Amino acid sequence: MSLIEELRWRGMLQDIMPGTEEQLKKEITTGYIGFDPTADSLHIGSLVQIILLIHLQKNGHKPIALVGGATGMVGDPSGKSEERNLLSEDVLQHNLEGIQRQLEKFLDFDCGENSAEIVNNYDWFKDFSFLNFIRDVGKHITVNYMMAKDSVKKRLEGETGMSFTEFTYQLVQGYDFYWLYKNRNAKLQIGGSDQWGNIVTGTELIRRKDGGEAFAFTCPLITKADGGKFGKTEGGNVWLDPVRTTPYQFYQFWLNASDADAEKWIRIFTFLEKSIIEKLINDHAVNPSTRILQKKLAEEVTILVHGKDEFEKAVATTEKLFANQNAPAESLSVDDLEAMEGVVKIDYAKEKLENGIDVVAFLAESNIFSSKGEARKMVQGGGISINRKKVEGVDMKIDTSLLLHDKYILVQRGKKNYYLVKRI
RNA sequence: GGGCAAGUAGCCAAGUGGCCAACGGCAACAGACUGUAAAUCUGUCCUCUUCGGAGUUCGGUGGUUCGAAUCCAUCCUUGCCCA
Repeated sequence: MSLIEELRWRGMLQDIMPGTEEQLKKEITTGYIGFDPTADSLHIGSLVQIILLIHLQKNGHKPIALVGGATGMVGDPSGKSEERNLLSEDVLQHNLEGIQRQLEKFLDFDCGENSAEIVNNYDWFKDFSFLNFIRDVGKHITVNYMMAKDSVKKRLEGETGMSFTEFTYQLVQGYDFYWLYKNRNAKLQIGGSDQWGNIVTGTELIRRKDGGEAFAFTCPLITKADGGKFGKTEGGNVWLDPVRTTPYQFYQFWLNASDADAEKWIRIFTFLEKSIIEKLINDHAVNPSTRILQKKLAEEVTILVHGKDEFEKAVATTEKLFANQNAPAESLSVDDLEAMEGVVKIDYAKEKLENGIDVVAFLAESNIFSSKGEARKMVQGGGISINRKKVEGVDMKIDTSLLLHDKYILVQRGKKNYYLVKRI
């Protein structure tokens, strides 16, 4: 199956430039994707782009990951209704390093002709003067052309407007493509569908400036069936960095996918074959309560990002916390509790427990809640359980008699957020 | 430089002198139901609280008034039109 056919059935193909498929069949093609250095870690939104590069490399082509040291300084207006804040150089540098480290885990950088590469567009922009830029690049693209882009049009119609800096963004990104075309023989750019306009500016630049031909395709933006934002949880973004999002939380995110989402996502985020995925979807439909689909999805993605060991720990923790939901907390052994990787662990002074303390004060002081008022509201709303028993009222007292194994208190906020408080 | 319009909580948006911590919607968090789903219904949703309240908000500053998100002045930001 060709790369394009493969991506098509996986639902990862939005727009494609004519001739792209032929080009990929003709020769080993160098393709690239840009990554925005808005944070020092990638999140699962960018995981899609990484997976696209992996697919590219698996098909024998050469992937380049471009980190946007230069473009990150400008800010892409695509999909944004307001002017973006500029990042400082220090922050940018820090972010670039973090992102680079993560990318290195996913691609093969030593496999001969189609070894992956990482480039930073700051390298070819840092000595490019403004005057030279407008002479060499700006001259080839008309303002009329640039204004016709959706990302620009939307902002011109809206009431926020856009600065010249952001307006220029597509030229800057377009030049990336041109530079890689000239210097790395890159003939293909891939991106999210919101990047289509920017990408086309690149191919246009290559054509007008050099008479060359370049290709591109985009991947649809990942959505949730209920219309919510993809990749968000109670705690915010789902990151690839295990410090920001523990492997357990990461695993949980995928496990919690709705049926409709799981069907779509398993095609996109795993490398399982078509027949296997179809069988999983069928099996799942027969007996949805076992959630085969979510489990397989979570397994595959967690292993891809964090490795097998971390995946197994995440499953172990999950089983302890969820498999016997009704089992009393007392049935968990010291080892069970200690081994809960990824659950938030909190130390708490034992003197306070010996004297006994209000639940509300306890929840606030252990930083499970940031204030007593918040904690009180949650308790009143029935959202707090201690050692798997719902806290019935705000007048409950916490003392040493609640300690499991004379050491731990297991607090639940809602059904899924666990905190292990340890007496010290 | 001139004219017009706008700026309200995470977002959208109502309010045009006291009844305003500010209608409504979205998002978010929690409860019920369930499969640790989805859909639905319910509660919470500026901050703190001994749950009685207390404190700080409506672009910034200064003023009028017993009392201002609401009136006046001035400044800032944005959009549209003119030069």
